[in-house]
Amino acid sequence: MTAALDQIFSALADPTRRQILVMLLEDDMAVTDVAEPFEISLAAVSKHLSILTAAKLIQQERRGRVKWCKLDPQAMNAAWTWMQSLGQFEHIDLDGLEAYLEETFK
Amino acid sequence: MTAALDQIFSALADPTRRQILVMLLEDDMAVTDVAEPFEISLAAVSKHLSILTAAKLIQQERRGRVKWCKLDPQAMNAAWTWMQSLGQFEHIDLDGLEAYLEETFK
DNA sequence: TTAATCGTCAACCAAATGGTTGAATATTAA
DNA sequence: TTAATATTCAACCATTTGGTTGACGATTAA
Repeated sequence: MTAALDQIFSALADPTRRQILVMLLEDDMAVTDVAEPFEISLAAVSKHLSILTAAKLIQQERRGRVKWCKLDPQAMNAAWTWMQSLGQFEHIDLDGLEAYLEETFK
Repeated sequence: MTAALDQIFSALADPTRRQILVMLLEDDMAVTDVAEPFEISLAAVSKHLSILTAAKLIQQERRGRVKWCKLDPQAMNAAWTWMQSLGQFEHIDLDGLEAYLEETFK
């Protein structure tokens, strides 16, 4: 869990990678097309896409010589939930939180 | 906006810093007390707290020789909103959250 | 078959990150 | 006043990160 959060948050910490995710919101894209608006090299974009894939924020599928990139926003659930818990449960003691989780989801 | 998201997400990308935030859910703490459960040096924890402060995830206030650290979860709104815009999160990962909290406080 | 396209790999580089230690600064207690 | 406590600073180190370039394998088009 902790390692997954590490990967997700650090993947999201880079503005190029966040912009890629926003681009993929509209449609699936080939690696070359993802790279087009950026001024960095194709290899650099390819590395960014690997990082996003490792964090499971996108999925990549090769069809022919084209590798398609697809947004997988569900993978953000863990991070989103973690963040939400810090806001929602502020000033509630841990026992209360755990009791709440136990009661509601078990 | 982008720079603020950079700061917030990269602050959250470190497990020590996330654990500190969870600790501060319970109560405000002095720097020395924040550092106590960790095996790294006090100076290292002090740096982590500076990063959290720069990202506005915590506030630090000096009273006498003690510097109190207070969670400021509202600062996560920007990141939280950004993530929410990328997808709908109907499947909240509460089991994962619970596992994380148990691991953190066992 | 040959040439172009798609994408990754490998080696390299500069800068950032997370850690250390020892000294320094404030503040409080004896 | 002196000593202890709380925290940061400065210099340093190893590793990671985000970038480059050129070569390479795979696939499609001419």
